[in-house]
Formats: sequence, C-alpha cells, structure tokens
Amino acid sequence: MGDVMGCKVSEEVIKGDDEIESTETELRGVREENLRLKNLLQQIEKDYKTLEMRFVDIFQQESKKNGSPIISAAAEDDQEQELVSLRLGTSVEPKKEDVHVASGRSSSCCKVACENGELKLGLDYGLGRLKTDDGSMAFSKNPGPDNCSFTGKKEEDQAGEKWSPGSVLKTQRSGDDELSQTSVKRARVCVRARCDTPTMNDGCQWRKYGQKIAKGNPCPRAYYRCTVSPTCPVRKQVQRCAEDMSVLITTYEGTHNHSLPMSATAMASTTSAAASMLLSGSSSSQPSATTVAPSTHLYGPPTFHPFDNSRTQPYFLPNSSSTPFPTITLDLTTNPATTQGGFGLYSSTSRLNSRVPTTNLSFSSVDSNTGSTTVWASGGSSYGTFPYNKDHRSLLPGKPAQELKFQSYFEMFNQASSQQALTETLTKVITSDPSFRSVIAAAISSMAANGGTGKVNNYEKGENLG
DNA sequence: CGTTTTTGACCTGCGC
DNA sequence: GCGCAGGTCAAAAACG
Repeated sequence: MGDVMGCKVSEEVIKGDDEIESTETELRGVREENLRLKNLLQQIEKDYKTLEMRFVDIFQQESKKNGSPIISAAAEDDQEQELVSLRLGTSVEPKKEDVHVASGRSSSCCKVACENGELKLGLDYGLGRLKTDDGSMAFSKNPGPDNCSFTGKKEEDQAGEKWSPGSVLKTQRSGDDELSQTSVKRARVCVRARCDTPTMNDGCQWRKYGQKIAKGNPCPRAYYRCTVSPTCPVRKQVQRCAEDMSVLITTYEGTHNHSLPMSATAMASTTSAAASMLLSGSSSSQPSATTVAPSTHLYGPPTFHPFDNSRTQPYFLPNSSSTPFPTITLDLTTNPATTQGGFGLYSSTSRLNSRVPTTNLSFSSVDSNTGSTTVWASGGSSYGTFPYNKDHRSLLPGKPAQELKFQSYFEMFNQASSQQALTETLTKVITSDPSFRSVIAAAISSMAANGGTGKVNNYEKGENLG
C-alpha cells in the first residue's frame, strides 16, 4: 500500500518536473523571441530616424530653393501633419476626438513606439480602433474629397448612395462634365494577386449575383456584392488572368457604408487609399477629367483593364466603353515576369484610348534571393532593381520593401537615372504628397493587420470561378 | 427552410 | 438600326 502511494507520489513529482522543464523551455523561447523583436524594433527605430533626418534635410533644401514649402499641406496645419486618420473603406465620419496626436515629431506621419520592449502600432480603422496612448502609428491624410474611400465620402453621404443598375453609365454618358464627376465618384481599384483560391479572402462578406464569360478570356468573370449591409453599394468583380491563371484580378467599386470587420479593413484600406490617391491625382494633376487623361502606367503588367479580356491585343487599353471609371491597379503579384513588357507601347496607346485615368501600383515584393526589389520605371525605359536598403525597410518595418509609384511623378522617375537619385526622388514623392503617404500608410496597415492577427475571419465562402 | 449559387434572359450603351 | 459586349436580374437549383 505504502509502496503504491510512494510510486504515485514519485510519478507526480516526475510529472511536475517535466511540466516545469517544458515551461522553462517555453519561457526561454519567449525570451529569445522577445529579444529578437527588441532588436528588430531598435533597427526599425534607427531606420526611421535616418529617414526622418533625410526627409527634413530634403524638405529644408527644397524650401530654400523654391522659397516656398514643397508641401502645401504642411503650411496648413501642424496637427494635420502629425495626425493621420486612416478611415478607409468605410463612410464613417471622422471624429476629432478619435484622433491621436503623435507627439514630438513634427515632420513625421508615422510613429512606431516601443514600450517595455513592446511594439505598438496604432492603426485607426474608423471602427474598433486600436488606441495607443504614447506610441501610436498615425497616418495623416489631408481632409478633402479624397477621403480615403473608393468614391469619396462626401457624395456618398449626400446621395445616400445605393447602387442602382445602369445608373452609373447613364449618368456618365449624359455629358462630359458628368463624366468627370462620375469618374471621380466611381473610382475602381483593381487588385492583382496570386491566389489559388477562387477569390481573395479580403475579410468582407460577398454574395455572387452574376457570372459572365467575357470576350477574350476563357475564365468567367464573377460579380459579387457586399452583403455585410443590405444597402452597401460596394461590388467587386473577380476574374482570373488569362495569361497567368494563378493571378486573380479583383476589382472593387464603391464605398462600404457600414463598419467592416478588422480582417476586412486591411484590403479596404489599401484599395481605398489607392483609389483616393488616384482620385486626388486625377483631380489635382489633371487640368480636367473631361480631357483625354494621360492614362499612365508607370510599371507593372501590360496593364490592360482587369476586365478587358482582349489579351490578344495585350498592350491595348480597353476602349472607353469598357473603362468608364478611373481605375487604379494594385499589383500584388510577386513575379516581375508577369508584370513587365510592352509597357511603352501600351502606355502610349492608352493615352489615345482612355478617357479616364488609370494608374498602376506595383506592390511587388523583394526578391528573396537577391534581396533586391524590382522597379518598373516609367516608360519602360529603366527597368531594373535597386538594393533593399535601410530606407526602404524603414518604410515597411519587418516586411519586404514595396514600391509605390504615382502617376504625377512620371517624369520625376524618368529623371531619376541613378540609384541615389531614385532614392531621393522617392523620398521627395513620399514627403510631398499626402495621398501618396496614405497609400504607404494603407500598405503598412494592411500588413500589420495581416501579420498582426495571424488569423483572418473567413467571411467569404467558397465560390466557383472557372 | 433559409441562404447562396447558377444561369439564361434582359437592359443599356457603343461602334459600325 | 443592328449587333456586340458588359452588367444585372431573377427564377430555379443546390447547399448547409
């Protein structure tokens, strides 16, 4: 009896020792991870400071040269500079009290803070905001029509917009003036991404309402509408790329008039920021949207309209009837091979055919082998790579560097013949255009959302496509 | 049984 | 005016 008892006790002791041991091992792992993150954070901060100093430097130089600040917005409001409200993909009215001040850095629009070795990122999604007190990553965006939404919140609110079939085209064709208005209202954001699943899981809830075989592409085009809210006007079209079936082309249109799940805000942020960038670019850089807009494809794929299937004419932009809206393309594909070639021809042709601005953003990632990032320069004249340097890393901490290119800077990029010049040009671009910053912000928030949670709500059910 | 998908019909605009 | 293409509707089927 006593022996049995003793046996049990010793077993428990051994079991307890094992538990302690495993816990200690676990603790060691956590400590190591913590240390690694700390180092990473220090590196990020270092990079950030370097970039910031560089920015201030360039800013001051430009101010001296021009006699006026290169950022008009900079003069407007210091607070505006420091704050950023990423209210993307929703029509929620920004509230002043929701805005957090990133203290201490007048020239920054982004802050990464460390508290007790903890990385704090403040991402304001307009709902379920992540509030951070001292260390918040704040992205600022100028107030105005390009209010970080696909179509601009203002008109959304005024119209109480609800999708009405055919109304878009009707409005659009009633006159050039209206065309310009509608173009602004109906910016489209096209996302090209490698995806094995029938659709990208963007966290939102969609219902398929139609499918069509489009000309020139054997893969059917599927039409979805957002079902999170019955009145939500947002629609998306999904189609596989005819040339590369692994590439899924998703085009979003409209603005969500409801709050989004956290997992959905990432994509919404990215796409809406891109849309706002496009809209602000088309409104500010173009004298008039009624003129034939220089549809600029700075890089990336032979940028056909995502749903124009005339791949037998790969470098032709679709005619105006098939692209009634300004379209911005976010190229999330990582393979440059699929996104290059024919650029110059395509670009020049597009100028003739397109009535609306069409812009591409290449979010191609860093080549894991070479550590360099591919750049598709404008005009197809300077396709090449630049090193994956600190400055780029600092833009997107812990993630591959990304290229962000903007139509308004077409010529600037052309002139950036050397690596150094390119870097400086990029810095200039980033610092001089608020909408550009918003895109960067969105990209970061997108990554933070994806990487941070690790889990994505699966709102989207399986859909058949092709 | 409610929701979602499928799919043919229909509508609209554009080019010829 | 006609044909084509893109986009949407809505009834039927499928699904959970």
